[in-house]
Amino acid sequence: MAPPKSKQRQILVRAAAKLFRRQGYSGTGLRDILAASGAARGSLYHHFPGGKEEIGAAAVTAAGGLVTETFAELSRQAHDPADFLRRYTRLLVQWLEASKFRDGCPITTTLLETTPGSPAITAAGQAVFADWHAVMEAMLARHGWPPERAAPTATAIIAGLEGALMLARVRGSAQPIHDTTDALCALLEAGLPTAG
Amino acid sequence: MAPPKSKQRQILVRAAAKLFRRQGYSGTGLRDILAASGAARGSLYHHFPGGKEEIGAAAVTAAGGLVTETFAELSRQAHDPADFLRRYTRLLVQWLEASKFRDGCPITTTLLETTPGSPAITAAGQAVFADWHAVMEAMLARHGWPPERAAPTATAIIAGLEGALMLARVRGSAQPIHDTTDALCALLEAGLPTAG
DNA sequence: TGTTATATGTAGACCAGTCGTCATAGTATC
DNA sequence: GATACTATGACGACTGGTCTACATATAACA
Repeated sequence: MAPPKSKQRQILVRAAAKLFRRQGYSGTGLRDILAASGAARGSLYHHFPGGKEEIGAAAVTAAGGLVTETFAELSRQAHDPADFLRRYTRLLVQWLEASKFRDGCPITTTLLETTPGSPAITAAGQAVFADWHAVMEAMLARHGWPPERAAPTATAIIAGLEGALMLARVRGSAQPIHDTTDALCALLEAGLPTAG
Repeated sequence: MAPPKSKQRQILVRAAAKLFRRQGYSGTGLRDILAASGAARGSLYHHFPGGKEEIGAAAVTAAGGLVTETFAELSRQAHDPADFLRRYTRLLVQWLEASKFRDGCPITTTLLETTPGSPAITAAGQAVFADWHAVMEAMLARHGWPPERAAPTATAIIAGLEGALMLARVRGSAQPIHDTTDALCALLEAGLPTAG
Protein backbone atom coordinates (compact mmCIF):
# COMPACT_ATOMS: atom_id res chain seq x y z
CA MET A 1 0.00 0.00 0.00
CA ALA A 2 3.01 2.30 -0.05
CA PRO A 3 2.33 3.18 -3.70
CA PRO A 4 -1.19 4.54 -4.20
CA LYS A 5 -2.11 1.37 -6.08
CA SER A 6 -3.49 1.36 -9.56
CA LYS A 7 -6.39 3.66 -10.31
CA GLN A 8 -8.24 0.89 -12.09
CA ARG A 9 -7.83 -1.28 -9.06
CA GLN A 10 -9.39 1.38 -6.88
CA ILE A 11 -12.30 1.76 -9.28
CA LEU A 12 -12.89 -1.98 -9.18
CA VAL A 13 -12.80 -2.15 -5.40
CA ARG A 14 -15.21 0.74 -5.02
CA ALA A 15 -17.67 -0.71 -7.49
CA ALA A 16 -17.44 -4.09 -5.80
CA ALA A 17 -17.94 -2.65 -2.33
CA LYS A 18 -21.00 -0.73 -3.46
CA LEU A 19 -22.57 -3.80 -4.99
CA PHE A 20 -21.69 -6.18 -2.16
CA ARG A 21 -23.29 -3.81 0.30
CA ARG A 22 -26.58 -3.79 -1.57
CA GLN A 23 -26.90 -7.30 -2.95
CA GLY A 24 -24.47 -9.28 -0.88
CA TYR A 25 -21.39 -11.16 -1.92
CA SER A 26 -22.89 -14.21 -3.61
CA GLY A 27 -25.64 -12.12 -5.09
CA THR A 28 -23.14 -9.98 -6.93
CA GLY A 29 -21.53 -11.45 -10.02
CA LEU A 30 -18.19 -10.45 -11.44
CA ARG A 31 -20.28 -9.42 -14.37
CA ASP A 32 -22.00 -6.75 -12.27
CA ILE A 33 -18.71 -5.46 -10.93
CA LEU A 34 -17.25 -5.30 -14.42
CA ALA A 35 -20.26 -3.48 -15.79
CA ALA A 36 -20.32 -1.00 -12.91
CA SER A 37 -16.63 -0.25 -13.17
CA GLY A 38 -16.30 -0.36 -16.93
CA ALA A 39 -13.37 -2.72 -16.63
CA ALA A 40 -12.72 -5.85 -18.60
CA ARG A 41 -12.78 -9.33 -17.23
CA GLY A 42 -9.09 -10.02 -17.54
CA SER A 43 -8.27 -6.69 -15.97
CA LEU A 44 -9.95 -7.79 -12.78
CA TYR A 45 -7.90 -10.94 -12.72
CA HIS A 46 -4.76 -8.95 -13.30
CA HIS A 47 -5.33 -6.84 -10.20
CA PHE A 48 -6.91 -9.64 -8.19
CA PRO A 49 -5.32 -12.96 -9.12
CA GLY A 50 -7.28 -14.51 -6.28
CA GLY A 51 -10.50 -13.75 -8.14
CA LYS A 52 -13.75 -12.91 -6.46
CA GLU A 53 -12.56 -13.81 -3.00
CA GLU A 54 -9.63 -11.43 -3.21
CA ILE A 55 -11.71 -8.51 -4.43
CA GLY A 56 -14.21 -9.36 -1.71
CA ALA A 57 -11.54 -9.06 0.95
CA ALA A 58 -10.24 -5.84 -0.61
CA ALA A 59 -13.75 -4.40 -0.65
CA VAL A 60 -14.24 -5.20 3.02
CA THR A 61 -10.92 -3.62 3.92
CA ALA A 62 -11.55 -0.49 1.86
CA ALA A 63 -15.15 0.07 2.96
CA GLY A 64 -14.29 -0.69 6.55
CA GLY A 65 -11.39 1.73 6.40
CA LEU A 66 -13.66 4.58 5.37
CA VAL A 67 -15.83 3.94 8.41
CA THR A 68 -12.74 3.81 10.63
CA GLU A 69 -11.74 7.22 9.36
CA THR A 70 -15.18 8.60 10.05
CA PHE A 71 -15.07 7.21 13.57
CA ALA A 72 -11.66 8.74 14.16
CA GLU A 73 -12.74 12.13 12.85
CA LEU A 74 -15.91 12.20 14.94
CA SER A 75 -14.09 10.97 17.98
CA ARG A 76 -11.85 14.03 17.69
CA GLN A 77 -14.81 16.37 17.41
CA ALA A 78 -17.02 14.92 20.12
CA HIS A 79 -17.27 16.32 23.63
CA ASP A 80 -18.06 12.97 25.21
CA PRO A 81 -18.96 9.39 24.18
CA ALA A 82 -22.68 10.06 23.95
CA ASP A 83 -22.01 13.08 21.77
CA PHE A 84 -19.83 10.93 19.55
CA LEU A 85 -22.57 8.38 19.17
CA ARG A 86 -25.19 10.99 18.35
CA ARG A 87 -22.97 12.57 15.75
CA TYR A 88 -22.34 9.26 14.09
CA THR A 89 -25.91 8.11 14.02
CA ARG A 90 -26.93 11.46 12.57
CA LEU A 91 -24.63 10.74 9.64
CA LEU A 92 -25.82 7.15 9.46
CA VAL A 93 -29.45 8.14 9.18
CA GLN A 94 -28.60 10.65 6.48
CA TRP A 95 -26.84 8.01 4.41
CA LEU A 96 -29.60 5.49 4.94
CA GLU A 97 -32.33 7.88 3.91
CA ALA A 98 -30.35 9.13 0.94
CA SER A 99 -30.14 5.58 -0.37
CA LYS A 100 -33.76 4.86 0.56
CA PHE A 101 -32.56 2.24 3.01
CA ARG A 102 -30.75 0.23 0.39
CA ASP A 103 -27.20 0.86 1.57
CA GLY A 104 -26.58 -0.85 4.86
CA CYS A 105 -23.35 -1.67 6.59
CA PRO A 106 -20.74 -2.07 3.86
CA ILE A 107 -19.21 -5.18 5.35
CA THR A 108 -21.76 -7.03 7.47
CA THR A 109 -23.64 -8.71 4.67
CA THR A 110 -20.50 -9.95 2.98
CA LEU A 111 -19.08 -11.22 6.25
CA LEU A 112 -22.19 -13.10 7.29
CA GLU A 113 -22.21 -14.85 3.95
CA THR A 114 -18.56 -15.77 3.85
CA THR A 115 -17.64 -16.48 7.48
CA PRO A 116 -16.00 -18.81 8.04
CA GLY A 117 -16.07 -20.21 4.51
CA SER A 118 -13.58 -17.70 3.17
CA PRO A 119 -10.64 -17.20 5.51
CA ALA A 120 -9.38 -14.20 3.54
CA ILE A 121 -12.62 -12.25 3.80
CA THR A 122 -13.15 -13.28 7.39
CA ALA A 123 -9.68 -12.02 8.30
CA ALA A 124 -10.32 -8.73 6.54
CA GLY A 125 -13.53 -8.33 8.53
CA GLN A 126 -11.85 -9.15 11.81
CA ALA A 127 -9.22 -6.53 11.11
CA VAL A 128 -11.86 -3.90 10.36
CA PHE A 129 -13.81 -4.64 13.51
CA ALA A 130 -10.61 -4.52 15.52
CA ASP A 131 -9.88 -1.07 14.09
CA TRP A 132 -13.33 0.20 14.93
CA HIS A 133 -13.06 -1.22 18.39
CA ALA A 134 -9.67 0.39 18.94
CA VAL A 135 -10.98 3.83 17.98
CA MET A 136 -13.99 3.50 20.26
CA GLU A 137 -11.98 2.17 23.13
CA ALA A 138 -9.47 4.99 22.83
CA MET A 139 -12.27 7.52 22.77
CA LEU A 140 -13.82 6.10 25.93
CA ALA A 141 -10.43 6.05 27.61
CA ARG A 142 -9.85 9.66 26.66
CA HIS A 143 -13.05 10.56 28.44
CA GLY A 144 -12.09 8.87 31.63
CA TRP A 145 -13.29 5.32 31.20
CA PRO A 146 -11.11 2.73 32.89
CA PRO A 147 -9.62 0.24 30.42
CA GLU A 148 -11.42 -2.80 31.79
CA ARG A 149 -14.75 -1.14 31.14
CA ALA A 150 -13.87 0.67 27.92
CA ALA A 151 -13.25 -2.52 25.94
CA PRO A 152 -16.56 -4.30 26.53
CA THR A 153 -18.49 -1.05 26.20
CA ALA A 154 -16.88 -0.42 22.82
CA THR A 155 -17.98 -3.87 21.71
CA ALA A 156 -21.52 -3.23 22.88
CA ILE A 157 -21.65 0.04 20.96
CA ILE A 158 -20.54 -1.59 17.74
CA ALA A 159 -22.98 -4.44 18.24
CA GLY A 160 -25.83 -2.06 18.90
CA LEU A 161 -25.03 0.03 15.85
CA GLU A 162 -24.74 -2.97 13.55
CA GLY A 163 -27.94 -4.50 14.80
CA ALA A 164 -29.82 -1.24 14.57
CA LEU A 165 -28.60 -0.67 11.04
CA MET A 166 -29.84 -4.07 10.03
CA LEU A 167 -33.24 -3.56 11.62
CA ALA A 168 -33.54 -0.13 10.02
CA ARG A 169 -32.87 -1.54 6.60
CA VAL A 170 -35.39 -4.34 6.95
CA ARG A 171 -38.03 -2.07 8.43
CA GLY A 172 -37.27 0.72 5.99
CA SER A 173 -37.21 3.18 8.83
CA ALA A 174 -34.60 5.00 10.90
CA GLN A 175 -36.55 4.39 14.09
CA PRO A 176 -34.49 1.38 15.25
CA ILE A 177 -31.37 3.52 15.01
CA HIS A 178 -32.88 6.28 17.09
CA ASP A 179 -34.16 3.84 19.71
CA THR A 180 -30.85 2.02 19.97
CA THR A 181 -28.86 5.24 20.07
CA ASP A 182 -31.01 6.54 22.90
CA ALA A 183 -30.42 3.37 24.87
CA LEU A 184 -26.69 3.39 24.26
CA CYS A 185 -26.43 7.06 25.17
CA ALA A 186 -28.26 6.41 28.41
CA LEU A 187 -25.72 3.74 29.13
CA LEU A 188 -22.81 6.00 28.26
CA GLU A 189 -24.09 8.90 30.30
CA ALA A 190 -24.98 6.79 33.31
CA GLY A 191 -21.65 5.03 33.16
CA LEU A 192 -19.54 8.16 32.93
CA PRO A 193 -16.98 7.50 35.64
CA THR A 194 -15.95 11.08 36.30
CA ALA A 195 -18.70 13.59 35.71
CA GLY A 196 -17.78 16.57 33.55
CA MET B 1 -51.66 -23.73 7.88
CA ALA B 2 -54.75 -25.38 9.32
CA PRO B 3 -53.54 -28.79 8.14
CA PRO B 4 -50.05 -29.55 9.43
CA LYS B 5 -48.70 -29.10 5.91
CA SER B 6 -46.89 -31.78 4.05
CA LYS B 7 -44.04 -33.50 5.79
CA GLN B 8 -41.87 -33.14 2.73
CA ARG B 9 -42.57 -29.46 2.71
CA GLN B 10 -41.41 -29.17 6.29
CA ILE B 11 -38.25 -31.10 5.50
CA LEU B 12 -37.53 -28.76 2.61
CA VAL B 13 -38.06 -25.64 4.69
CA ARG B 14 -35.83 -26.90 7.48
CA ALA B 15 -33.04 -27.83 5.13
CA ALA B 16 -33.33 -24.48 3.39
CA ALA B 17 -33.29 -22.54 6.65
CA LYS B 18 -30.21 -24.38 7.84
CA LEU B 19 -28.33 -23.67 4.63
CA PHE B 20 -29.42 -20.05 4.31
CA ARG B 21 -28.23 -19.39 7.83
CA ARG B 22 -24.76 -20.71 7.10
CA GLN B 23 -24.10 -19.68 3.52
CA GLY B 24 -26.66 -17.01 2.90
CA TYR B 25 -29.53 -16.92 0.44
CA SER B 26 -27.70 -16.36 -2.82
CA GLY B 27 -24.90 -18.62 -1.74
CA THR B 28 -27.28 -21.53 -1.40
CA GLY B 29 -28.47 -23.18 -4.57
CA LEU B 30 -31.64 -25.18 -4.96
CA ARG B 31 -29.24 -27.96 -5.66
CA ASP B 32 -27.91 -27.78 -2.11
CA ILE B 33 -31.40 -27.69 -0.62
CA LEU B 34 -32.46 -30.66 -2.68
CA ALA B 35 -29.38 -32.64 -1.73
CA ALA B 36 -29.74 -31.81 1.96
CA SER B 37 -33.41 -32.72 2.03
CA GLY B 38 -33.27 -35.68 -0.31
CA ALA B 39 -36.13 -34.26 -2.32
CA ALA B 40 -36.42 -34.10 -6.08
CA ARG B 41 -36.29 -30.98 -8.13
CA GLY B 42 -39.90 -30.79 -9.22
CA SER B 43 -41.08 -31.62 -5.72
CA LEU B 44 -39.80 -28.29 -4.56
CA TYR B 45 -41.79 -26.52 -7.22
CA HIS B 46 -44.88 -28.38 -6.22
CA HIS B 47 -44.72 -27.14 -2.65
CA PHE B 48 -43.30 -23.76 -3.55
CA PRO B 49 -44.67 -22.62 -6.90
CA GLY B 50 -42.98 -19.29 -6.27
CA GLY B 51 -39.59 -20.97 -6.50
CA LYS B 52 -36.59 -19.97 -4.48
CA GLU B 53 -38.08 -16.74 -3.24
CA GLU B 54 -41.07 -18.52 -1.76
CA ILE B 55 -38.96 -21.10 0.05
CA GLY B 56 -36.77 -18.25 1.25
CA ALA B 57 -39.74 -16.48 2.80
CA ALA B 58 -40.98 -19.74 4.31
CA ALA B 59 -37.56 -20.41 5.81
CA VAL B 60 -37.45 -16.96 7.38
CA THR B 61 -40.92 -17.39 8.83
CA ALA B 62 -40.21 -20.86 10.19
CA ALA B 63 -36.81 -20.09 11.67
CA GLY B 64 -38.00 -16.80 13.11
CA GLY B 65 -40.98 -18.54 14.65
CA LEU B 66 -38.76 -20.91 16.57
CA VAL B 67 -36.92 -17.97 18.08
CA THR B 68 -40.21 -16.29 18.95
CA GLU B 69 -41.25 -19.40 20.84
CA THR B 70 -37.96 -19.46 22.70
CA PHE B 71 -38.38 -15.81 23.64
CA ALA B 72 -41.91 -16.44 24.87
CA GLU B 73 -40.88 -19.43 26.92
CA LEU B 74 -37.96 -17.63 28.55
CA SER B 75 -40.02 -14.55 29.15
CA ARG B 76 -42.37 -16.72 31.20
CA GLN B 77 -39.54 -18.20 33.24
CA ALA B 78 -37.54 -15.03 33.90
CA HIS B 79 -37.76 -13.04 37.10
CA ASP B 80 -36.95 -9.74 35.44
CA PRO B 81 -35.76 -8.38 32.07
CA ALA B 82 -32.08 -8.77 32.84
CA ASP B 83 -32.68 -12.35 33.92
CA PHE B 84 -34.51 -12.96 30.65
CA LEU B 85 -31.60 -11.61 28.68
CA ARG B 86 -29.05 -13.66 30.56
CA ARG B 87 -31.07 -16.83 30.08
CA TYR B 88 -31.35 -16.22 26.37
CA THR B 89 -27.72 -15.39 25.77
CA ARG B 90 -26.74 -18.50 27.71
CA LEU B 91 -28.68 -20.55 25.18
CA LEU B 92 -27.29 -18.48 22.33
CA VAL B 93 -23.71 -19.11 23.33
CA GLN B 94 -24.41 -22.82 23.66
CA TRP B 95 -25.78 -22.99 20.14
CA LEU B 96 -22.97 -20.92 18.74
CA GLU B 97 -20.29 -23.02 20.32
CA ALA B 98 -22.00 -26.25 19.37
CA SER B 99 -21.88 -25.19 15.72
CA LYS B 100 -18.35 -23.85 16.08
CA PHE B 101 -19.66 -20.38 15.29
CA ARG B 102 -21.07 -21.37 11.95
CA ASP B 103 -24.76 -20.99 12.77
CA GLY B 104 -25.62 -17.37 13.27
CA CYS B 105 -28.98 -15.69 13.28
CA PRO B 106 -31.25 -17.77 11.08
CA ILE B 107 -32.77 -14.81 9.31
CA THR B 108 -30.38 -11.86 9.34
CA THR B 109 -28.13 -13.00 6.53
CA THR B 110 -31.00 -13.79 4.21
CA LEU B 111 -32.70 -10.50 4.98
CA LEU B 112 -29.63 -8.36 4.42
CA GLU B 113 -29.17 -9.99 1.04
CA THR B 114 -32.74 -9.74 -0.12
CA THR B 115 -34.00 -6.46 1.35
CA PRO B 116 -35.57 -4.71 -0.38
CA GLY B 117 -35.05 -6.70 -3.56
CA SER B 118 -37.50 -9.40 -2.59
CA PRO B 119 -40.70 -7.99 -1.13
CA ALA B 120 -41.90 -11.43 -0.01
CA ILE B 121 -38.80 -12.22 2.04
CA THR B 122 -38.61 -8.69 3.38
CA ALA B 123 -42.21 -8.90 4.56
CA ALA B 124 -41.54 -12.24 6.24
CA GLY B 125 -38.60 -10.71 8.06
CA GLN B 126 -40.56 -7.68 9.15
CA ALA B 127 -43.23 -9.94 10.58
CA VAL B 128 -40.67 -11.97 12.51
CA PHE B 129 -39.02 -8.90 13.97
CA ALA B 130 -42.41 -7.53 14.92
CA ASP B 131 -43.18 -10.76 16.78
CA TRP B 132 -39.89 -10.65 18.64
CA HIS B 133 -40.46 -7.04 19.51
CA ALA B 134 -43.96 -7.74 20.79
CA VAL B 135 -42.74 -10.48 23.10
CA MET B 136 -39.96 -8.29 24.50
CA GLU B 137 -42.21 -5.30 24.92
CA ALA B 138 -44.82 -7.35 26.74
CA MET B 139 -42.14 -8.76 29.03
CA LEU B 140 -40.88 -5.29 29.91
CA ALA B 141 -44.42 -4.10 30.50
CA ARG B 142 -45.09 -7.04 32.76
CA HIS B 143 -42.13 -5.97 34.88
CA GLY B 144 -43.35 -2.45 35.29
CA TRP B 145 -41.92 -0.63 32.31
CA PRO B 146 -44.12 2.16 31.01
CA PRO B 147 -45.21 1.58 27.40
CA GLU B 148 -43.42 4.57 25.95
CA ARG B 149 -40.12 3.24 27.24
CA ALA B 150 -40.75 -0.47 26.70
CA ALA B 151 -41.01 -0.20 22.93
CA PRO B 152 -37.67 1.52 22.19
CA THR B 153 -35.90 -0.58 24.80
CA ALA B 154 -37.18 -3.75 23.18
CA THR B 155 -35.78 -2.53 19.86
CA ALA B 156 -32.42 -1.78 21.44
CA ILE B 157 -32.26 -5.25 22.94
CA ILE B 158 -32.94 -6.94 19.62
CA ALA B 159 -30.43 -4.70 17.88
CA GLY B 160 -27.78 -5.44 20.47
CA LEU B 161 -28.37 -9.17 20.28
CA GLU B 162 -28.26 -9.25 16.50
CA GLY B 163 -25.13 -7.16 16.32
CA ALA B 164 -23.41 -9.18 19.01
CA LEU B 165 -24.29 -12.42 17.27
CA MET B 166 -22.77 -11.14 14.06
CA LEU B 167 -19.58 -10.00 15.78
CA ALA B 168 -19.31 -13.30 17.61
CA ARG B 169 -19.55 -15.24 14.41
CA VAL B 170 -16.92 -13.18 12.63
CA ARG B 171 -14.59 -13.20 15.59
CA GLY B 172 -15.23 -16.85 16.31
CA SER B 173 -15.71 -16.04 19.96
CA ALA B 174 -18.61 -15.59 22.36
CA GLN B 175 -16.97 -12.56 23.94
CA PRO B 176 -18.99 -9.96 22.00
CA ILE B 177 -22.17 -11.59 23.25
CA HIS B 178 -21.03 -11.47 26.84
CA ASP B 179 -19.91 -7.87 26.55
CA THR B 180 -23.12 -6.75 24.90
CA THR B 181 -25.28 -8.68 27.33
CA ASP B 182 -23.51 -7.06 30.27
CA ALA B 183 -24.12 -3.63 28.81
CA LEU B 184 -27.78 -4.33 28.09
CA CYS B 185 -28.31 -5.80 31.54
CA ALA B 186 -26.80 -2.71 33.12
CA LEU B 187 -29.26 -0.68 31.12
CA LEU B 188 -32.19 -2.87 32.12
CA GLU B 189 -31.28 -2.88 35.79
CA ALA B 190 -30.59 0.85 35.92
CA GLY B 191 -33.79 1.59 34.09
CA LEU B 192 -36.01 -0.57 36.25
CA PRO B 193 -38.81 1.86 37.06
CA THR B 194 -40.08 0.21 40.24
CA ALA B 195 -37.46 -1.65 42.16
CA GLY B 196 -38.39 -5.20 43.07
C1' DT C 1 -62.96 -54.35 -5.80
C1' DG C 2 -62.55 -51.09 -9.55
C1' DT C 3 -62.50 -46.47 -11.20
C1' DT C 4 -61.82 -42.10 -11.03
C1' DA C 5 -59.90 -37.51 -9.13
C1' DT C 6 -56.63 -35.17 -6.67
C1' DA C 7 -52.35 -34.60 -4.42
C1' DT C 8 -47.68 -35.47 -4.28
C1' DG C 9 -43.14 -37.11 -5.93
C1' DT C 10 -39.66 -37.89 -9.84
C1' DA C 11 -36.75 -37.11 -13.80
C1' DG C 12 -34.64 -34.46 -16.88
C1' DA C 13 -34.35 -30.67 -20.53
C1' DC C 14 -33.41 -25.94 -20.89
C1' DC C 15 -30.69 -21.61 -21.28
C1' DA C 16 -28.92 -17.81 -19.10
C1' DG C 17 -25.64 -17.02 -16.02
C1' DT C 18 -21.38 -18.34 -12.96
C1' DC C 19 -16.22 -17.99 -12.31
C1' DG C 20 -11.77 -18.60 -13.97
C1' DT C 21 -8.13 -19.01 -17.92
C1' DC C 22 -5.80 -17.74 -21.83
C1' DA C 23 -3.42 -15.75 -25.91
C1' DT C 24 -3.22 -11.43 -27.60
C1' DA C 25 -2.88 -6.37 -27.87
C1' DG C 26 -1.94 -2.04 -26.00
C1' DT C 27 0.90 1.38 -23.34
C1' DA C 28 4.47 3.18 -20.08
C1' DT C 29 9.12 3.69 -18.78
C1' DC C 30 13.69 3.46 -19.42
C1' DG D 1 13.59 -0.37 -29.37
C1' DA D 2 13.44 -3.47 -25.39
C1' DT D 3 11.08 -4.51 -21.24
C1' DA D 4 7.88 -4.37 -18.11
C1' DC D 5 3.19 -3.52 -16.75
C1' DT D 6 -1.71 -3.33 -17.91
C1' DA D 7 -5.93 -4.16 -20.54
C1' DT D 8 -8.93 -7.02 -23.52
C1' DG D 9 -12.73 -10.18 -24.52
C1' DA D 10 -13.57 -14.76 -26.29
C1' DC D 11 -13.69 -19.40 -24.48
C1' DG D 12 -14.95 -23.54 -21.51
C1' DA D 13 -16.58 -26.16 -17.81
C1' DC D 14 -19.99 -25.78 -14.81
C1' DT D 15 -24.07 -24.24 -11.89
C1' DG D 16 -28.15 -21.19 -11.53
C1' DG D 17 -33.29 -21.28 -11.28
C1' DT D 18 -37.36 -22.63 -13.97
C1' DC D 19 -40.46 -25.45 -16.42
C1' DT D 20 -42.75 -29.49 -18.57
C1' DA D 21 -44.04 -34.24 -18.81
C1' DC D 22 -44.53 -38.38 -16.46
C1' DA D 23 -45.07 -41.66 -12.41
C1' DT D 24 -46.81 -42.77 -8.13
C1' DA D 25 -49.56 -42.33 -3.84
C1' DT D 26 -53.73 -41.25 -1.48
C1' DA D 27 -58.76 -40.72 -1.16
C1' DA D 28 -63.59 -40.96 -2.59
C1' DC D 29 -67.17 -43.22 -4.16
C1' DA D 30 -69.83 -46.68 -6.67
